[in-house]
Amino acid sequence: MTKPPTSTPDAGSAEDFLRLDRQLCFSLNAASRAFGAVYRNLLKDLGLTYPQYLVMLALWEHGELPVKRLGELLRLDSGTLSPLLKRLESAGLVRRERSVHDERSVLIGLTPAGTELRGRAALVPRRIAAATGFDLDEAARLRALLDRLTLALDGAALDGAPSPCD
Amino acid sequence: MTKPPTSTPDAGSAEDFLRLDRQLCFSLNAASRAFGAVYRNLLKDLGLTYPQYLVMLALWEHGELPVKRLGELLRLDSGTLSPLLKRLESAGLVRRERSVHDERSVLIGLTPAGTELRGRAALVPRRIAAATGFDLDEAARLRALLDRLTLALDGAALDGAPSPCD
DNA sequence: CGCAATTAAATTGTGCGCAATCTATTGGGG
DNA sequence: CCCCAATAGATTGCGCACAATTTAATTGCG
Repeated sequence: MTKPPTSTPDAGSAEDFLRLDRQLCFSLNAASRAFGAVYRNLLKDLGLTYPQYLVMLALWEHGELPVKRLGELLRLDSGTLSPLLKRLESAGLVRRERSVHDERSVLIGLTPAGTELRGRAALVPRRIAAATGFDLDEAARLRALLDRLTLALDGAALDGAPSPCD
Repeated sequence: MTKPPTSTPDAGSAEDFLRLDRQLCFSLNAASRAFGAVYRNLLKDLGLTYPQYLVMLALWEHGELPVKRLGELLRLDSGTLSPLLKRLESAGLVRRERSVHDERSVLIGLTPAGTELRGRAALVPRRIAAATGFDLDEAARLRALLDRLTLALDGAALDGAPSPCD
């Protein structure tokens, strides 16, 4: 009744696909936000948000990094990073200085307080792992699926409209 | 070599866990945002954002709904829904009216334009499915994993700090 | 060298997500 | 009947994500 029968043979389950509980992206978003809530709880003692925590992770792992590289690692652009880094700077955790070799580039480094914070953050991953209820294997498999999905979606996002098959 | 087997039972892979590329949440966020980009492309013709599209899906499926119920279906609170619905209203897609039986409640209904939009949205799920590169089985399995994860995380979010095992 | 194209960040504007607060209606108990 | 707790939405404030624009430094090409 609500579905005028399109003649295309594979159009059958349009109704089905439109159902919220059938949609991958919805489950993905829900999981992402549930994760956010758990991280928010764990990170509020450190005074960090989750994206800020990611920046700190990158700096703890790699040391001083230009904003550009940080953006590549975290998939974030300057529109997101600039104000975020400014907040981390005014929290006393990072230092921002123009690169000597390329004055366009801004290098982000850790302050002593930022370096020290690593110790207090050491417990976070374990608690997160516990909260997921997944063992390492399951988590790895899920990550692999998600990374494959991201790759496919990134590829699909490049072509705006061109769908030769329609 | 990145993971020396330390003898302490819980200190072992702290380094490992802190690595960005080991973190489930990071992959999850990346996938979620990659999805967002694809939806943005597909939905811009309809003049919808992804959350707005979710609201429309819910309305197409269930008809008129109170804001409260909409929030339960989409896991969104009034702080998010109120302005979003106002934008949908000013776009002429939904109607907002106080419930007769309970004047606290606001019922969201479709306008003719909102109802009509369903036809133009019918192609979206199929294109999304194509963009993921997943077949129905894989997508269902991934959804199941994600839903289980969300459930576990929701449970963990309830207890703020109490971790008796640490 | 000098000037155009490129690149790195920052800025602006919009919308989502969430916490905290506020307002108005409802319903229950003294 | 009146007051108070509970409930539904709306509002405010902050931070993130992203598009589009701007500024400044660098590179490259004639």
